[in-house]
Amino acid sequence: MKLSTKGRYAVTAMMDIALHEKLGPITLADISQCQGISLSYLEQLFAKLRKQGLVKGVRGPGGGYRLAKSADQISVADIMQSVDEKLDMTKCGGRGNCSSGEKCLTHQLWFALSCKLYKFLSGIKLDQYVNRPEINELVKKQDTQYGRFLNRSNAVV
Amino acid sequence: MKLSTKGRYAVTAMMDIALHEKLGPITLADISQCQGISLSYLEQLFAKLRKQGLVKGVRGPGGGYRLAKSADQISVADIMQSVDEKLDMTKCGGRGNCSSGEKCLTHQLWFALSCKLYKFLSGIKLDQYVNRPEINELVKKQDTQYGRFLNRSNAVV
DNA sequence: AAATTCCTGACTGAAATAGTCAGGAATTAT
DNA sequence: ATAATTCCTGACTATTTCAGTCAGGAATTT
Repeated sequence: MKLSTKGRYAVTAMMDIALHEKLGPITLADISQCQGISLSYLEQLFAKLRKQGLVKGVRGPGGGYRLAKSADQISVADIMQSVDEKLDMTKCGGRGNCSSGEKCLTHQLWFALSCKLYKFLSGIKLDQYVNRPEINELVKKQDTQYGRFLNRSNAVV
Repeated sequence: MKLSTKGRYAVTAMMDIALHEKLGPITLADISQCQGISLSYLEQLFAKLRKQGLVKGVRGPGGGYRLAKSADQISVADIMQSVDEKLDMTKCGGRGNCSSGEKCLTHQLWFALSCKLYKFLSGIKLDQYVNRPEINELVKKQDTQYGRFLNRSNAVV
């Protein structure tokens, strides 16, 4: 597998959107500032998320990104796979020809691990975090800290 | 986290040693040829495994590497951590200060995942594979294919 | 003494990660 | 209409990691 910061960035950004969805589209500039991720890098990641049908872009002032499906239908595994974090850890991609046509010594090990990981990550949907009180407190803090959504009718601050 | 081929190489090599331990020290040249890993790269990996006290090197003709502990005391997690595959996936290293002193939005997610992964990988010890019939068949095939251990008193072929 | 094997360190190429930059396209607000 | 905002695209750069190479030295056995 490849679990780098890339996948974490993507998941964090998606969670940020899910947590603010009721406020309308969220701009990448906003996420960039608030989560400390480079704007251009976010744009690259969101190009992939868009292609996978996880988000929809809305252009123009007041635009931004919103989820393309409801938050209970987007799993962490979906997000990570969209940005190229392959969850399969076997050398052969599950084909079982890793060592000159045969399964290699550790094939079963990685195969089992991949399955467990996938099961775990695909079981976690975005909506599981939206309504947790401790998460919401964190979000509020971040929002006020960065003066987020001040120009909106339903501003937080 | 970072689960690349590096960790897989290390685990595969260690498993190779564990499976042949009764034959005495196993040379890296042997593992290199049989598992298709560059010799020099193996030497780098084994330098780390040695430092972590997982293997012992034996110099001179007839030398090689052997396990420093018994196979039931070496877990896959031990091996992967030795070669720098950090299993912790949180941004902050578990400290909880990932987002300007606070836990970031996804802290709990990565923390939970890291725990699951660690639990899974540290539960798998090398000896679990030594006596599996399907593994032993594979090992035999590999050994004959590469003419391994032909010059030993207890040769396989 | 010679052969074998570990052991060390420095170096290199390729890929992935992360970020930068410049500019265009769609939309909204003035 | 014009300006502002935001997505969107592609090319480019820097850094790090992965993986491998190379050269040579140290310990041990034959």
